[in-house]
Amino acid sequence: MANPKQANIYDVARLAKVSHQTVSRVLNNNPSIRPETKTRVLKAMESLGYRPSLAARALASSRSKMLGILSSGTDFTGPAAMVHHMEAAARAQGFFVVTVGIDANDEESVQSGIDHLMKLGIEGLALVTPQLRAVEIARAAVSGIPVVTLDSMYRMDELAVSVDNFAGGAAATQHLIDLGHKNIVHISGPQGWFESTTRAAGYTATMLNANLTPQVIDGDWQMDTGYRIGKKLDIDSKQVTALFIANDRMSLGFMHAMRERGIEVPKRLSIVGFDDLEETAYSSPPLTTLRQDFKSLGNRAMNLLLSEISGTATKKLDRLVPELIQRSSTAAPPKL
Amino acid sequence: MANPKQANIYDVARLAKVSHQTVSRVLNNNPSIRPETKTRVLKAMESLGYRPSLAARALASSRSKMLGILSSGTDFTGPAAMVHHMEAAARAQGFFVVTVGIDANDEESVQSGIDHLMKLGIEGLALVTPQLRAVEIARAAVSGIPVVTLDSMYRMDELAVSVDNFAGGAAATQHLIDLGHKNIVHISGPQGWFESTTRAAGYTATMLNANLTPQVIDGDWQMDTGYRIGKKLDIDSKQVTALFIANDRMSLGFMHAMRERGIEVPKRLSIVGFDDLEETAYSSPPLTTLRQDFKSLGNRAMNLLLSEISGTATKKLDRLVPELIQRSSTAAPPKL
DNA sequence: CCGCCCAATGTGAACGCTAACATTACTGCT
DNA sequence: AGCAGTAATGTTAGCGTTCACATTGGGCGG
Repeated sequence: MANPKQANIYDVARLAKVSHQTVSRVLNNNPSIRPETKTRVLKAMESLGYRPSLAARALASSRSKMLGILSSGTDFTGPAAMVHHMEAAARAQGFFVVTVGIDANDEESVQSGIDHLMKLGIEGLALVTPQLRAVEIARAAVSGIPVVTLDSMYRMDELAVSVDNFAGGAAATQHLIDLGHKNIVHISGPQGWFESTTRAAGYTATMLNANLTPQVIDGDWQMDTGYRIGKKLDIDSKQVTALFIANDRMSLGFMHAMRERGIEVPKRLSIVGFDDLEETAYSSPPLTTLRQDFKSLGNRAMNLLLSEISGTATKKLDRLVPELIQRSSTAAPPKL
Repeated sequence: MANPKQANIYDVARLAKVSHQTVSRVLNNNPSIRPETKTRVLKAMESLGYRPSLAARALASSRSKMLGILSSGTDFTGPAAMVHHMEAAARAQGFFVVTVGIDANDEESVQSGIDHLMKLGIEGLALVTPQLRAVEIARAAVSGIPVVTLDSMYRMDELAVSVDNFAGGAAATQHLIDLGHKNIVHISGPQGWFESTTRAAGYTATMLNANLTPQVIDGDWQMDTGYRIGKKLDIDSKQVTALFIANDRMSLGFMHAMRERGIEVPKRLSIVGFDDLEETAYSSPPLTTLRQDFKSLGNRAMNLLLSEISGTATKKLDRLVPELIQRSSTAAPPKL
């Protein structure tokens, strides 16, 4: 079974009675090859258990078939799902994906992650790092290959796939306004994250547009932070009746605090989250939230990148609008 | 800034006035090189912006510095965390990790994932696929390189890192018994998963050992399944006072059902989960569960694999015992 | 029936590195 | 002084592809 040594194209060529170059042509689907010889070569490959050497091909052609993904927060559901689907999309086209997890707040870590990937000779890079600073560093450190950004800031001349966080923030806020709420507080994500600022902007714009006063509390995506803010938020004297919280994790933590304080959701307080984590459908009460389609996001990003690599690129930017999932954490405001 | 062409070792050699082989020696930290020449070479590299070509090195040395991870369920927290930490550990030693996500129930998918990795010429493979069948297929399809299994079945002659699920199941069950429960039901994971059967076995053994009757309901890890089982479980006529549920997701779904049915946890019913997902600390009530240290698991697995590759392997099996995290979903049984 | 062109295939070199062996220049020993 | 032995470096030959160009053999117009 196990041959003494892996066959190379010369072995195949000899067996098929052709030159090594003809074998190479078969390998690369060169059109100017007679079908008859092609099958002969294919048969020879088969019988020798031939496997082309990626390393040799990369060396000779200087195309490595390698892509890099730089990802922070690999342990969050969203990024993980995106990375997963990107890998699948790349593999479908014969590319290999090396994912490097980084701590996006540590510039050193970003830099060394990029270096690692550049050593490899990747042909394209995807950034699943919503932190603005990390994206800047990455874009600066890389040259000569296409870079696609997922769900982060973008410029018109760069590849990007993005959820329309502004529209999402606006939709969440509008939903609460439509229910009759006036005193709506926003708990944002951390500073320096693109999603944070854009969701908050959507919220603010919508509030102002309805002649209401925006009130933003800084958060950081963490469940625990939602909980702590929930524990001490002054709801009564400020007559707050609703919150738009920038992600589901914080929302879950916040609702836990409400439960402990005996504040009923949605009777006393309406809450809208963002992300549609699986568990939010099972929280108490089930959370109204905005759904992002991570699968589609990942697929589109990868296809953008691959088409840029192959030179068939047609557009630079792809944008998805999140969908409002209405559950039972939102209702009309109480009479105060 | 951007040089017309990437420098190679000959360019470096010329500049440093040595032979290309000396450059190669510097690259590989060969001890028999004078410190003086070494610095000279390094300086030359620096000034040329030299980057070694992985492809060429791989071709010449037939060592690719590539590792593969075959992972199912990349969107679950546990596997994602393990993969993340494995990547970090590998990178620290200069290895590149290509992660391939598969559908472990689809043999075709497993096979093609492996093929993909083998094409690459990986030097080692890690299986983060707890489904028994997938591991079998993978082990069969790979030859000549070390394979490490995470958290799945293992044989003495193969590399594996595993959580002691039996001990975990036993600990969960014993905890409930110690509280005074007698009628303890287990909701298991799906058939064909190693974790399922082992946790269930730990439960069963502990029950029998205490002269109690084990009762197992088949689950499948899904939150929704926990919910549905919770909705229709006959608790009263069977006088069930406690459940050990094989993972946290199902536990969360189950507790949601209890809330809807007005059954109080832990007053009427105690529940122990497994995994210690972050959100279980914020569920209502916070869940007593067993914690697995995914970071440590990932690190140990990778180190096992790397030491096997470098021939310095010392042991084959590494085992971690999960820790019981006691929160408020468990209490003494009610008087019935 | 000659020469031209194109389709199909072959030839040699290059890609950038490591492996194996060869060479040099000291050191120290007799 | 002469020679072995060793530390430091050099030389040559692959590794398995692709690339650029060379060669072959019909088919066809004149």
